[in-house]
Amino acid sequence: MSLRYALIALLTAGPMTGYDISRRFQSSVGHVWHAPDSQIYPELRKMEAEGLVEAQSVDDPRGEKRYYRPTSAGLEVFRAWMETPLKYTLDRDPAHLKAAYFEWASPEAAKQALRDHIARYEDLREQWAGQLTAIDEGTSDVLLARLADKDEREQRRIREYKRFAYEGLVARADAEIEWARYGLRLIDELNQD
Amino acid sequence: MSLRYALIALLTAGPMTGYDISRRFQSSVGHVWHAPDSQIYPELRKMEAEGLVEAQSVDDPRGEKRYYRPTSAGLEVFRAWMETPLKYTLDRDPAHLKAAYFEWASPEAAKQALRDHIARYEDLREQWAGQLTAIDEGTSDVLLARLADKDEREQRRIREYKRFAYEGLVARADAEIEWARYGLRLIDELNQD
DNA sequence: CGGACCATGTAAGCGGTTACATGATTCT
DNA sequence: AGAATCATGTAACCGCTTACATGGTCCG
Repeated sequence: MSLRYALIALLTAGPMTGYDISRRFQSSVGHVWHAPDSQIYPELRKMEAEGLVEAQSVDDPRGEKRYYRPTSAGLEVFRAWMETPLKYTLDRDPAHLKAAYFEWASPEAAKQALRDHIARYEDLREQWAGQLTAIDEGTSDVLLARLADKDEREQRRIREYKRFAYEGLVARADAEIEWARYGLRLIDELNQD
Repeated sequence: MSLRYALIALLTAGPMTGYDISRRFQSSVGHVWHAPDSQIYPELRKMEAEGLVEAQSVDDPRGEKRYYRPTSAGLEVFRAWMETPLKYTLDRDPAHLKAAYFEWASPEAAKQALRDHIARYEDLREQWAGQLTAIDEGTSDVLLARLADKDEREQRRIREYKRFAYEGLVARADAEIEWARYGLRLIDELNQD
């Protein structure tokens, strides 16, 4: 149920179409939250019906564009969500599940799984670190829109919280990579003659 | 779709009832994979219908017990899964999403969110570390059943892979705790007058 | 002129959650 | 006597994935 909060969070930076959101869910914010078009458009419609966002239709040659913005009711539920404790879901981790049973795989398959793990987190690490530099260098248009009309102290708060979130993700990526590298050495050690 | 593989993985240690599995999904293996009763029983039935597991009914005073064991076909699909690359799903991380937008929360709510994060991962860390000591001290009956009839080298492989998986999880917990502790300091710093 | 991009969706299905249902046995 | 444990499920719902559908515009 966090999708709608992710949507409002994004929309607090300024009005956007479903398409804009979709693209951002594949890049910037997408590295914290992702959803496909097929989920975004209906959810925005539902939120509109519930009065959490309002849309302004603009006639565009390529079709009707609907710019969404959060309503005050929408901002209210977002703030309420921010004040509410998260409920953490239980663990379900295919990569670690597999690793726990590597004795059932060939050493080569086990190593390949870890190499994939490394490749995956190196990729994510790069994207998350990219967000950090975008924050520092002010090359993110969403962030710039968000910082406009804020005083210096509030700007700093916003920037530091974003940094904080992405730093955590970078650290996680580093930990996953280190773990998988250790695993590669372990597999070699356990399977040498 | 990993549930069935988690089930077969568990059953490779020896025959078990749905209830046995359910309990283990709340303790030992449950720290890598979890599922509720309402998912386990139907899934076992489905797998039985597909010939991946077979059940032996035992008449018990408290009701009929059904002991499941993997069939050779079941072991085959499990091995095939072990050899197949995982498809990683895209990111959806409520805790980091929230952290990225902490400027919308009161400093106290933000701090509480991080304290909850710490409490959650301290709890998990304890359970994962507990699995490590159970592996080292041989106090896990599932693991002991798994090690029976294996030669020394294979026993070592099994034990080391389990250690490896849980070590990764403990490291992850440490990273999450450290991140959240840093966040607590950051919030204080950003909100002092 | 064809392919990438802009723009908005529908439909089927699945994995997972939450709540409910039932009944016996062992423990305190 | 009541609570916890053993034991096996059903039913409704929901968030998400995958695949499909449509049509216009910009760029090389």
